[in-house]
This record gives sequence, C-alpha cells and structure tokens, in this order.
Amino acid sequence: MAYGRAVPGSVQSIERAAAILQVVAGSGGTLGVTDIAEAVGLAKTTAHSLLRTLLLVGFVEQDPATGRYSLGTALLRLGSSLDTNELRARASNWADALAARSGHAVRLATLSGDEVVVVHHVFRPDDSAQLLEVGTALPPSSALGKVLLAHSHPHTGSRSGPRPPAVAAELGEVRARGWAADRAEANPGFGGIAAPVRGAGGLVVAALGVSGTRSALFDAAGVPRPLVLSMVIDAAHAVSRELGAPGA
Amino acid sequence: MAYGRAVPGSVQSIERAAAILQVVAGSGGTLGVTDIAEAVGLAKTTAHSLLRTLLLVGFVEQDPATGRYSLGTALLRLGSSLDTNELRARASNWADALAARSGHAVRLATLSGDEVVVVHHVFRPDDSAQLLEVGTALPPSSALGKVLLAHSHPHTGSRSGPRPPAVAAELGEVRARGWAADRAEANPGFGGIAAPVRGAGGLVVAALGVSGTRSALFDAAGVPRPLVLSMVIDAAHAVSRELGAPGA
DNA sequence: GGCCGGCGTCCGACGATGTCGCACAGCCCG
DNA sequence: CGGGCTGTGCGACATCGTCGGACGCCGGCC
Repeated sequence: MAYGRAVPGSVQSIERAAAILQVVAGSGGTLGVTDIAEAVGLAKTTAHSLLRTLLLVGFVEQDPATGRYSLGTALLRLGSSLDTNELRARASNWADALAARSGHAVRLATLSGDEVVVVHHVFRPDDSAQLLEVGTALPPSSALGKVLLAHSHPHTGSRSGPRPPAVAAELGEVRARGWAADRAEANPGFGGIAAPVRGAGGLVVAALGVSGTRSALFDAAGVPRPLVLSMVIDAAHAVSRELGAPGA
Repeated sequence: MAYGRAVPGSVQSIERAAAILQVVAGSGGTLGVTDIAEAVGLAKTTAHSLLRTLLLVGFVEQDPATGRYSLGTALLRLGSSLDTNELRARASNWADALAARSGHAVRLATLSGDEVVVVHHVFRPDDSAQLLEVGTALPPSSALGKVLLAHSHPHTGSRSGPRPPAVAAELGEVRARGWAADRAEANPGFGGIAAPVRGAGGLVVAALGVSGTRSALFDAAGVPRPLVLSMVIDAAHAVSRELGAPGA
C-alpha cells in the first residue's frame, strides 16, 4: 500500500519521513534508497527527496562510499536528550501519586559522578514546614544512595578502590531484592525506602524513594512495612515503563 | 525570520518539523503551541498542524491537562535503537586495532534481553577460515557474557530468580577487577578475555573481548597473559571514552 | 460574578509545494 | 563489454500544506 495520507488533516510528508526513520532504525544498520522506498511503498524519487531533507536536518546519515543511509546523530541527540528534566517530567506524576498514597515525602535521585543528587522532590502531603532538596547531595548510606551505588561501578563512591566487603555485600543484597532501605541508623530521625528506575536500555538511571520516620516506614524489627514498600516498587516500575524499560 | 524553505529542493515541512523537535528538546521540559510557533517563526496554526502530525507519529507527546508538548517515546526509541549502530561505529576502529595488535579475533557484544549478542566481529588477522558471528548469541559462560551479566540485573540470565551463589560470586569478582575470562573449560578449544564498555552515563553498555586458544591467552596456571589483558582493557576504555563515559 | 486576554484548536481558501515519471551516470558482476 | 541495478537530477502538475479568521475554554483580575 502506497504511503499516502494515513489520517486526514495530517501532514503527509512528516508521516512519510517518520515511516522512513522507523524503517532505517529497524534495519539495524544501513539501507539504500530503493529498499527504503519499497519498505514504505513510495516511488524511489519520492523517498530520495524525503531522505535528502532528513540528511540535511541530520536525522539520517549517508555513507558516501556506498550511498546507504543510517540514523543520524541529530536524532541520537534528540533521543538521548532524556536528561534530568525529562526524567523529572516523566517521574513527577508518579512521584506525586506516591506521596499522596504513602503520606511520605518522595525524592528522585541520580548519580552525578560519585554524588547522589536529588533531582525531584515532592513534599510530604501535610502542613509541616519542609525544605526543598533538589540539587542537594545525599549520603551514600541513604536508601536512594544505596540503590544507585548498587547499580554502578564497584569503585563508585570509594576513591581508594573496591568497596569494603560489608558495603559490597549490602549493595549485592540491594541488587538482588530490587530495593534499599535506610533505617535511620547513620542519620537518626528519618529513614527511607528506595527502588531503581530503569531507562530504555534496561539500565538503572535513577532511584525513586520515600523518606519518613523510622516507625512510619519500618516495623519494630526493622522490616519495611509491606504496603509502603510495594508502593515504592510499583511507582519505580511505572516510571521505568514510561522511560521504555524492557520488562518493566 | 519565518521558517521558510532554508534550502531549495528540500521538503519544507520536514525541515520545520525537525526545527520544532529541536526547540522542544532544547526546552528541557514542555512547551505550548504558541511558544513553539514563535521559536520557529511560524504561524500558530501552522505549528499546530505540524505538531498534530508529530503527535500522531509519536515524536511528541501532549499533556492533556495543559496542552503542552514534549518529546515522544517513539523518538526516544529511535534514539536508543541507534545506540548499537553508534556503538559499532565508535568501536570498530579500536576493535580493528586490538585484533591487529593482539593477533586474536575480537568481538563486541551487548545484552538483548537475557541474550549475549555479538554486534561486531573482527576476524583474527591471519589466513584461516573464520565464521562471521554478528547476530549470534553467546553462552553466559563466555567472557563477553560474564562481563555483561556482571553489570546487569542479578536475575538476568536466570529465569528462576537469583543466580546460584557460585555464579554470583564469580560475577562479583568480574565487577571488582574489571575484566572476565573464559578459560575454555565449558567450551574446549577457544577461550576469551573481555572488558566492559561504558556509555555516557557511566553504565556498562557492551563488552569488548578477544577470543583465542587457551594457551595463547592464559599461562599454565590459567592466569591471563598480562600483555593481552592490558590490550583488551585499554581498547575497552578507549571505546568508553569515545562514548563519553566519565572517568574513562 | 463578569470581563478580558491568551491559549489550543478547527475550518477552508488558495498559492506553493511535494510527488513522481523519466532520464542519466556510475558501479558491479557475469 | 553489456546488462542490471543503484542513487540522483530535472521539471510538470495535481495535490497538499499554509495560515487568516474564528471559536471555545480557562485562568487571572477587578
């Protein structure tokens, strides 16, 4: 079927250009004009005209030796512009919902070098005075810190080489069970529970967690309250799905 | 300046759509139709018409509550599907050099779900008949497989849950020392040495390694020959630098 | 509560553009 | 050397994309 205007009122050449990009992406490598034209059902000269413009704007590249086309770096830059703001945009609804449902403050953090940095903060839904923590660095012993370090290079957070065995063991457990806890041992007053957020490639790109008093988050034995834990894991999975994480 | 046809013979609406995407990406969040129209110098209804099609093909998304636009997941998926091509392009020179210097075949692999898939293969630089392995899956016990599994979710490669303790321990060692070896125990004949390749976010996105006979890669005690090992690690680090990995 | 400004969206006229047939040069292979 | 296939350029013309005008909605202000 020729790639005509699939939807009335839509801009045909943008639909066609998008179809071409999907085909080139799906090829996993490079494709020639003739293959692309056949794949999207267009005349070869039509496909060539569209490719010429996609080449101009950097959405495709062309191997001068073979004449074949592949996806271009401008598209890569757009696709990977999922920077902190994008992460925040996708996470904010789920963070809001998590705060509302759990009654706790919610924070989203990423690694910046060796630092665990808060990139989004939803206040505890009550009238208490709170401090916005966006931009601040958290200690590695925080729940968010443990999640991010658990899914990072083993030397991250330890300038002198591998982590101490006890730390490495705990981070291994964090990886195994898919969440981390901070029972407010090192920082009396507030603890936290956090879970990993994965990106399109399946790798951990952030951590999402709640913070609250020890008694609100853990029972007397220090075990996370199951309802709060499942809310955190569910919210982190939901954000991962929005980021296109496989199997999330 | 109105966004007319910047280049004669180019498809104007594709140029305009690309400009809109750049503007939305550069905003770091969301933008309204009016802002986008002003930024690209078009009439509001023109910008709206283009955005409607970009919305249709998934290149932008619209917040139904506010009407504001952000980059869409179809575009983000295109960007991430480029990763393998980008990876191969950046790795191929170093892979060629590693093959030449080491005298061994070189392979680059990534994880695809639970599978270890070869995405680039440089033949051993001699006259022997060899088989191109791009696209094939390697066993988890291969050096490349160990590297990738070492830096993946602890359940990856094990459908029934966490990995057996011996496997988990070995993968922990792989993480700690930054390379993996396959001493041809499970697959007599050829062994391998591999190291992780990190992306811009610092996370492991691929593994680069050599394969050869056990005696060519290891001494009698099964210790990797230091020259070959350092060549592999250096080449993986060089590829990581090209991918913008921090500290590589 | 009413008014106003700005927003996103719809409609349709029409001028400009995108489409594509035709042709050509170059390359590869038998 | 010739045939087949490729990517690319040119130009006619039918179709499409552009955009002015209008409208409904919403939030802010008085």
